Amino acid sequence: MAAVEQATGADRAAVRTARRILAPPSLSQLAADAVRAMIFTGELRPGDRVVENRLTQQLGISRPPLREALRVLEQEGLLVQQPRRGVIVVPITLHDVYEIFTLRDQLERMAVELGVPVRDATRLDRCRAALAEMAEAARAGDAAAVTGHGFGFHLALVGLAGHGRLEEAYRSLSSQMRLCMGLNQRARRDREDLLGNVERHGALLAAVEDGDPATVLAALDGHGHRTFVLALGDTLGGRTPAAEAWLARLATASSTR
Amino acid sequence: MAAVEQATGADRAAVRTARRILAPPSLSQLAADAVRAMIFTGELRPGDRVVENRLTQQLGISRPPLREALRVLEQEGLLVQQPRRGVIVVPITLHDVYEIFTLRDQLERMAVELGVPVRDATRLDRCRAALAEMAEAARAGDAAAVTGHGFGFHLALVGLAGHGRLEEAYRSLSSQMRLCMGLNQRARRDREDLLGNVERHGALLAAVEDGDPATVLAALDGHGHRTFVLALGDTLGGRTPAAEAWLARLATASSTR
DNA sequence: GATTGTAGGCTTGTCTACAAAAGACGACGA
DNA sequence: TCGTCGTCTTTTGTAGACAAGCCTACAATC
Repeated sequence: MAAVEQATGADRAAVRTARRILAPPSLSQLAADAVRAMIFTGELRPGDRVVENRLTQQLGISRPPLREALRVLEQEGLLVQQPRRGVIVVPITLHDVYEIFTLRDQLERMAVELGVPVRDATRLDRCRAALAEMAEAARAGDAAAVTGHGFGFHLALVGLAGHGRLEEAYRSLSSQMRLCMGLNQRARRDREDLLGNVERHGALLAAVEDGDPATVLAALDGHGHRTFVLALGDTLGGRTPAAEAWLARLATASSTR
Repeated sequence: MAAVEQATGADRAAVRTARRILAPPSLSQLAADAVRAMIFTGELRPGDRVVENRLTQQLGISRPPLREALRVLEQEGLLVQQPRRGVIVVPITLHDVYEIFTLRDQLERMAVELGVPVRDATRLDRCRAALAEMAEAARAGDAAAVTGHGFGFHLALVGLAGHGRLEEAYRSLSSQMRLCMGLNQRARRDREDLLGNVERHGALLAAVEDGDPATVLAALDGHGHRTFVLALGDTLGGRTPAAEAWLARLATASSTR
């Protein structure tokens, strides 16, 4: 029995994927995906209460699988539980934004350093596929899809490192970041920049294919969401000294873009 | 309602702590802690099946809260679920060890860079408390407690950064690391070194109080678990190129300790 | 008029029970 | 003796129901 488990990390990832293909989606998984989507689309906003009964009849499932899904999302950092009072979508403070962006950045850098002279060429396919989907969505004018596939592209980029736990942590932070992006209404700004957005990601991929980590890191540095954060910065509470300092550094460095 | 949530990250952490004090641990929490402990003590070993029915009657709870606990532990990286086949304790491969140790190291370095000229002096108390408990356990000759509080010390060290998400990710990796340490039986080696172990951590704390990040990082570098990993390295499957390379680098650098 | 006590509704936490699917074991046939 | 098929057990996935706790609104009293 245990012999089956003597697989490499890559194999296990494959198994996990295979599992999802041929073994259909437990209701918990489905529910988790559904609630996650509701958070991303802004149907559920930070601070909103998530009432179990309402969701069960909304999703057509019973409470146990829903509760399991909520636990998963809680671990993912999208929900917080207040004992006996229910769960709410995480309220985002400036300090939270600081945490999310700094850690995500660090993980991305680590991934690039680990994975950029790409060993396994097949891994690049994932990046290319994500980029292609981005481009298609941009042509269709679907801004939500563009940002969604944009996150997928970055995730694929991190996946180049072949480091499952790194990727998982990155995925979690990306989720929280998407939650943040629902906060400001100036998604319009991104919409008019759809093609430029795709182009920037394409340049990133080219740098990766080129094989020089430094180039990729430089591209990532100018790739950040400075404008987004700066626009958001003033509207949030929870202004920690560390977060303020980070914001200030970001503001002074924003001249490059 | 939302006004209550306009709290800083620090405040939210405080609320979370307060919550635990006056709000009785849910059965899920208790179950998660219990199963985690079973994994740490080696009662459950990597690859072991975790049967729900057995655990429910063992813990005296019903399945729903147990299942929620299992989901949490799954997110934590201690369990994996095989749909329709049950959950097992994660089988550890060499690649997994590589992932765990490299990512943990990276997070720890980030924490030191962020937090080492310590801003909030009260945060040091947590480190000092953990160290004191370590020392006490060492005097009592309780090896398990020493390693346990050792992990607590490192966690407190990471906590100096005031970066909740960083700390959470680190905690998760520490859990997986403790799982790994159940793999080799030469815990004896550590036992005879109990006091030396405490002393090393004390030196680390001194470096932190000194306020120079570079010193702390240097201390951490020599603080690793090289001998542990090297002893473990040969016995594991899942030998990825990346993992092999990492192991080789570790072996050549191990002359310092 | 303000404050405190109380009752009601609502939400969560937990349990028991049922159904379906996968794996294991044994028997039968080649 | 080996392979295959069928049944049987085990285990998970899911549903519904019950009990306990919290919040809110109303009323009575100071």
